[in-house]
Amino acid sequence: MSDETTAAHASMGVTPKAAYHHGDLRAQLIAAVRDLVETHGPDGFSVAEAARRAGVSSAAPYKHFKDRHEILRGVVSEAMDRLRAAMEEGAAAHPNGSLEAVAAVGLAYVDFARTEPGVFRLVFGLTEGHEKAPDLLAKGESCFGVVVLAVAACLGLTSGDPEVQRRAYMLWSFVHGHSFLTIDMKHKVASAEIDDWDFLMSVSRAILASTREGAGALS
Amino acid sequence: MSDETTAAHASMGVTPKAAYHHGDLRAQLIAAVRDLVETHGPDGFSVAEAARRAGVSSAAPYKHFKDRHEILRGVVSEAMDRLRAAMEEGAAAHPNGSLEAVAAVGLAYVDFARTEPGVFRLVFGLTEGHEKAPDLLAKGESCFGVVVLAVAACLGLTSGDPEVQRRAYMLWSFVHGHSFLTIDMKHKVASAEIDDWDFLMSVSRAILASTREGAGALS
DNA sequence: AGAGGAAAGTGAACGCCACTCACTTGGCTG
DNA sequence: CAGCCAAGTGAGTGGCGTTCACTTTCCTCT
Repeated sequence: MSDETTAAHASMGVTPKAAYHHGDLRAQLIAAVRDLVETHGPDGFSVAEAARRAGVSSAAPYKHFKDRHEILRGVVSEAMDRLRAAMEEGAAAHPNGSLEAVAAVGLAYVDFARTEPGVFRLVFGLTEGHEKAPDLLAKGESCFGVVVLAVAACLGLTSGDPEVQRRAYMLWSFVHGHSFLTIDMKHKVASAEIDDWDFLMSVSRAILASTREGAGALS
Repeated sequence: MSDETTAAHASMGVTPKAAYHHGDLRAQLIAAVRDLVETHGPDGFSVAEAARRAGVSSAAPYKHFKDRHEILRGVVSEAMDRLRAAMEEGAAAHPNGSLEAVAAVGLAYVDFARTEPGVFRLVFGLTEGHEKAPDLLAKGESCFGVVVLAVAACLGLTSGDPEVQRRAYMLWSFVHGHSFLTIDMKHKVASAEIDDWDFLMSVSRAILASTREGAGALS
């Protein structure tokens, strides 16, 4: 059952052991919680149930996490790693600087939301402990960085260019909103008829094509 | 049906004895829950606390609502009414068919998210009882209808035109995503420097201007 | 190698909460 | 006025989050 890398205790670089006592409970708990969140929704999760699934007592999780929010943050952290990897993979599948690369980053985002709606909602619905989690903030910016990189390449500008930041944020807003709307009402609305790829390509074109021609710069 | 949101008689110091028995507990509970959701986040709400604030026993709410999800649905329903009203008000403040009217609808949306982030998150994060709430679905489409109307007027087409639906959905995705991103990380990112109005105008222009020459109609 | 110590896990306990049930209360109608 | 029924009560049940005192297991130090 080899699964999650136990690179948990990264800081202070001591005791990089995998299984101290019994199996590495931390990773198992995160996996259990991810599953629970996915099947029963972000609310339908309980520390007790997660512990039960991992085969330990209901007090055991507190040896690895301060409280339930920290467990959720663990799930979110792991999910964001996967999300960023998927986005980078999407970009890499197309010529650098192409519109397709930009759209592919967005598609990876939407696909993630579609396949793991519960976790996706969790990632962006987290409100508790936001202040105590600079790593999540960093990972979020890292994800945004993938978009920025693709946009910069497409526009032929540097990543730091404010125009790049602006366009990237626009695109991110689109993709983010589309993802949420998609998983919220999966059964109806025009989004059902929409092909993601066409949609993303259209939007990317609309946003990235109107460069310089005064569409975005002046009022 | 029954939609008596009896919001009246709530001015002076509440006086628990005044509305002891036959007060409009339902509306008071919804107000209390809205407040709790706003201050303590969507999770930090409890039926018991809401009942406490309304000055009734913890069992009283169950005379008006089946379970806690139904209370939340009540809050959401009320919030969606206000959201739609704000959107319509925004559109009405500008010439019909103007780009400004479209942007104003979006601005109302973003403003709502900014002023009531907790409730906003609740509205679009609701997963339980989705099947048992056709009225919420209807209200959601009603909100979307406001966008469609403004877009149709701007493009000079009918509301039923698929191109209108498509553009409206694009705009909605953007506004929705921007709203979420705004309230999620209020302290950092480029969004902080962004003026909502300029941003919305830019996007509306980018989306509604590219009508000609197959930018979006290539499907 | 064996003592010490800390990490990892246990079970019981506390308080809060969602929800139910048998019951009172009080305004309304026939 | 009888009585009915909506509206509210209080106690009770079961679950959950969290803590605490404890045991067990394994690593390290001399």
